[in-house]
Amino acid sequence: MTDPKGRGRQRSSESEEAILKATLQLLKEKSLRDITVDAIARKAGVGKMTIYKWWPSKAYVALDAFRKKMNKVVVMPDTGDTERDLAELLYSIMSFYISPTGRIFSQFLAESQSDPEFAVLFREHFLKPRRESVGVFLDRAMKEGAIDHTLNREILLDLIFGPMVFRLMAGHGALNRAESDAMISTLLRGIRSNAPKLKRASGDKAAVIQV
Amino acid sequence: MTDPKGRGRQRSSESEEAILKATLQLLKEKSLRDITVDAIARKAGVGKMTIYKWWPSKAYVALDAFRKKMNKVVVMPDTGDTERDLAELLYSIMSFYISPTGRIFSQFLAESQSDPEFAVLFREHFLKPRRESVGVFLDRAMKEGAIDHTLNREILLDLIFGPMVFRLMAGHGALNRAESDAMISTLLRGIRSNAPKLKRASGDKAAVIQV
DNA sequence: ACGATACTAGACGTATAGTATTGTAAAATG
DNA sequence: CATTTTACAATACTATACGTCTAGTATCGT
Repeated sequence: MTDPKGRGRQRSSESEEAILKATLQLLKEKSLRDITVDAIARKAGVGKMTIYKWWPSKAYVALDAFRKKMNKVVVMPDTGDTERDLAELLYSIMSFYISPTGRIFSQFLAESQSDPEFAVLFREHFLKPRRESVGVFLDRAMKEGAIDHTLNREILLDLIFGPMVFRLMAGHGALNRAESDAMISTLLRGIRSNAPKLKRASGDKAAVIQV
Repeated sequence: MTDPKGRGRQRSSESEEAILKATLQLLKEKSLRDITVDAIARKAGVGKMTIYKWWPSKAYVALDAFRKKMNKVVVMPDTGDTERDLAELLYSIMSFYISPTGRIFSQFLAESQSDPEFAVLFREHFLKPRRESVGVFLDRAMKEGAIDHTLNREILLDLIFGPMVFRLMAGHGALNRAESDAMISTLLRGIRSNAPKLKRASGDKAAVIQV
């Protein structure tokens, strides 16, 4: 926020780090909604005002803490085998997102539903850069002919990661190596059958579903 | 909750309906987090205790109201053309989920992140039945040979709906007819290219992404 | 009539968010 | 070194929402 150097006392990096560290610790025990700014301040040994001075709400603090924690970079798999690389990528990301720290990802998406400004920040400063990184891989795969080059990059990204996000949010399915492999395998080959299509029995009645 | 018929005064269906109606109206203006139980009670002209007597929290009220609203059933498309049917299905569902009322869906997923009991209810009583309905369609398509019968049904469901859910929650991509068509089309044919694979240039360095 | 239950209305205690105040510590400026 | 400016911790404070409790009333079965 304040860039070069003001005239008075400098921002305390000790306090900043203590706040981010305390936030991460608290988020391992409780959800973002269930932790309080007071608790963060107490645990960090700082005044509550210091938190509100630099962040608009605890969600922003958590996002900063989360991003800082993710200096644990993961090298994009590169065996040359696109299927293996994608499956490995998806699995490593899903492993992180179901870990005690990585779980916060889901809560950022939750927070985005009621805080539009946070949603923009999360999308632009967290999601976009990561999607861009994977996009580079996809571009190369399309250029090399491993992936159909006529396809839309954004659609590809969402087909790859959407199923995982859905399961993260709704909790209706497992997230492990077998599932990530199945997702990527199915996605690569397509769900359409190569077998000749059977004739539709005329007596079947349409199913009715509730949207 | 209370079973056949107690001995005292019966539950007031007028109050119940007023509560659900007021909740839906409020949810058109604000997010689930931003509406209050007091506001629901005031707008419905009921006592707050009546709400807490029958529902554990406003999220449960909203879910009941949401389900009741969804008597607007949608017939599962059945042209016999699996691709068209799936695209039509996905589009009709996404149209609803981005509508003023349907938007609540995202907020149920958000609420699930901090209320495990609600998450179970939402998953079992809302998500499961709907997935089952689509599952019936998929089963038939697999049986008829339109969809690869070796595939896993749950994976299929998540590949179809996951991308939409991701965009609903993160808001990073459009949700319209063109997008739903592209998702289904890509999913049916697979993302793998049929073109011969190019040789990997040996000098390329692996991209580094942050998980 | 009587007991049981649901109802509205609103007071109440608790918790949390976010703001305001006070006195102090550190840094730049002169 | 003195002054000014800003950050800081600590804490009081306001506003709001949740969820409970109480009082008095209405409606049902027996």
